[in-house]
Amino acid sequence: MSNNNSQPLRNDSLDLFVVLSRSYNWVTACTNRDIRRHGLNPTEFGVLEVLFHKGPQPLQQIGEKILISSGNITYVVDKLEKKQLLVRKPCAEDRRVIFAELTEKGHQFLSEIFPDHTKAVEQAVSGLSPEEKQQAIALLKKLGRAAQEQF
Amino acid sequence: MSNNNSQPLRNDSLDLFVVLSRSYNWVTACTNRDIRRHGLNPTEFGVLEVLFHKGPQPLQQIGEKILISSGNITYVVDKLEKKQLLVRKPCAEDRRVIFAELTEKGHQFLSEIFPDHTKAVEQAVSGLSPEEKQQAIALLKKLGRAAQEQF
DNA sequence: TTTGTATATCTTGATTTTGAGATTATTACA
DNA sequence: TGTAATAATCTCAAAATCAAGATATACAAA
Repeated sequence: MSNNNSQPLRNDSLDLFVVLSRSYNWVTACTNRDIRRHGLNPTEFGVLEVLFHKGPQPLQQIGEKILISSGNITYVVDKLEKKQLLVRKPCAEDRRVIFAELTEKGHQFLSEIFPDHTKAVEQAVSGLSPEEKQQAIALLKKLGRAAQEQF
Repeated sequence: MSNNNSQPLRNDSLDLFVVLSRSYNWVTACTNRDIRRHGLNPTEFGVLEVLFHKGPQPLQQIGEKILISSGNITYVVDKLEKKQLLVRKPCAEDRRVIFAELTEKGHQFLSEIFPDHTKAVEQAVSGLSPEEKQQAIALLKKLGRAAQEQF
């Protein structure tokens, strides 16, 4: 028998799931607090960050990258456009597609807040040494890839 | 110089953060799909799961465990009470406190769906071997604990 | 060309979540 | 005792999110 002792029955997978959730929640709690300090919510920041690092993107691809619904993308991009941090640009080749592109103001804003955000992330994950970070990255990549294939 | 080559400047911490987010999102996408199959949303399931494993709990402590606001706890517990999966029980010693407790129906329901949920979690994290799971658990515990202290 | 299928965005209504403040109860202490 | 500070729950309005369907476009096949 593999479990004829008095210990509650342990399950690696459930343990991992719980620890992953807790860890993610606390780490994002730290980074989200930083994001809100700058007057954005995490979704808004996610959209801007994609544009900042990847350049202008079709709305749909932004949604795929940060995992939000198409309705939500429209809503969030509307808000960011009102704040004049980005503009919509219809695509000439495919008129179904609309790109979002940072405005000058948007680009400057992200340039200003991104160093702070980087620091917040570094603080949030400062519990691991550089070697441990590399190990964690490798394991989480493998874990995430498999889960995605499951889905 | 630590970065005088042509590679884009890499940052372990940002990488780890991105990989953690992706991994968590895909894993929970798998488990949430299972939860919705049973007619619950993830928050409702979270509440029931706490009660199932820890027994009757004050509303506030449930909220702390699954990280939702007090307003949301009231809302979700209302819904679960309407579904007759739990009942509110005022605390005799401290009349500010209200316990939530699974009904017979609620307990039976969880007993039925929990094996499925366990399988869904196992599937979701099946990308790692048992040894890798143990490594990941240790690293994520350390990471999460430090982030929580940051907060 | 036409027809059908697929794709991208937007609209709408419903659901979920939050945050601030109200209410009620407890506790500490002047 | 009375009073202030703290705590737990609830209320309410606003914000955020999603799901389904509408609209417009693209593309392939007949």
